[in-house]
Amino acid sequence: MSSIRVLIAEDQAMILGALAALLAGEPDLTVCGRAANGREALRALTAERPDVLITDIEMPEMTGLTLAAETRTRFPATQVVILTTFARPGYLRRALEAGAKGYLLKDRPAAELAEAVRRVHRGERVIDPELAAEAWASERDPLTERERQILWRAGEGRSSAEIAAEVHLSEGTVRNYLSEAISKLGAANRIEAARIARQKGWL
Amino acid sequence: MSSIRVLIAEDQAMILGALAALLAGEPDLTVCGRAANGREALRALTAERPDVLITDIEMPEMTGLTLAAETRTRFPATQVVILTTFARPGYLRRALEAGAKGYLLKDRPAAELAEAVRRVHRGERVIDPELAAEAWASERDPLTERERQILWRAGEGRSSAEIAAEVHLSEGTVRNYLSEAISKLGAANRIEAARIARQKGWL
DNA sequence: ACTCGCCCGTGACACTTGTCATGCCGGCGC
DNA sequence: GCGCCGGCATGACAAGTGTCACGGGCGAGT
Repeated sequence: MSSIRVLIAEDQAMILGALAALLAGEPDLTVCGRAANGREALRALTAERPDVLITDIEMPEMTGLTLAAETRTRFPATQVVILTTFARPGYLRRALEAGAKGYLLKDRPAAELAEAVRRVHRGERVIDPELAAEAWASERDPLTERERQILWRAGEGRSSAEIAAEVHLSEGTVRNYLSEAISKLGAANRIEAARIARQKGWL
Repeated sequence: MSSIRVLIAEDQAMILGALAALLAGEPDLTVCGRAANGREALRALTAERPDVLITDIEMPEMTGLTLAAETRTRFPATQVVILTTFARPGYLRRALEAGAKGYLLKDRPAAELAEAVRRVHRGERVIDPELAAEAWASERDPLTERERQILWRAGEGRSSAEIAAEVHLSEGTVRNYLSEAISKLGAANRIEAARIARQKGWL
């Protein structure tokens, strides 16, 4: 009986090593590669053709979400498990749309990781239970592309005038979009709006 | 020859388990306890009296920095290593003031963790080299306690009037403090000021 | 005793921000 | 073709924000 071959992508080297050590303790799993970002992961996928890819979301070079989408089209035999800190419905939705089969939070017990790998390898889906419930109850991203673009800049501390110059719009229009975003999100001002959008994974 | 006894405090269960697995691979180290927050860590310290405590900074109940300070006074035989994501000079400074002997970033290679544990156990100091250099060049926290308190709330999206009510000050005074903080940090507005302060580890 | 720093407050002013009404254009569905 | 929606824009007003000048009190250090 051959073991399940796993590739891990995670930008924090120490966590990457620790996760590898964790899975090394499982007799039916083999860590066949490690990657520090999305680009490295693609190279390793080509070379190793692993059964399962475990990836973080927020990484430099290429996020785990785009990596998941790439993997589905170019390496359909490899199942993807997202492993992240963020319990954001927006992230979960995007992960599933990108073809990920698993979505696991870093605050779950360590034993669940190996179990999740086995289950997606058997063709099952593994979604963090709490998050799954919340995602169903939670509304989807109400922001337009423009609103997102402008709200993001506002969240960085830029003024309406600065944003207007950056995106080639009039200052009044920028304030319009912000006003729209604020009311859609039920916030009191641009700061709170940015905070809410970030927290839901819409920014 | 007896092995070094290590206690790990980290709020993300999976990372906690993975770090334990990582250190379990070292023959001269023994993981004698695990804690999901500062309070649990104190209980484990009392029960186990480990040689070395590895702790994250941002944890619920009690941060790693206050945990480090408590450890120095109540369990002086235990050396503390801070293990965190954040390369913030302010955090490093506070960690050293709290008596920590090591400050390691989660993006260092996994092998450095065990090595750091051995070195602090021998009485050496272990500071992330890049961060040490940066910390020396970087100025220290210019904010007063009041300014920090108010700037933090402003960063959450609260208005001056709301903050005034929360901290029992007049609205004008709140705007005064914010104005002070903004100018100290060289920011253009409260949002940017909060961002800068957060990034430097002053909030 | 005196100064200095932090704390607390006021009032006034200029500027930024949030809202609303209103309008124009282009694409999409029916 | 018509309505609707998203994007783009303007002007005007109210509310919120940032700055400045000024005042008072308290505790620590010289």
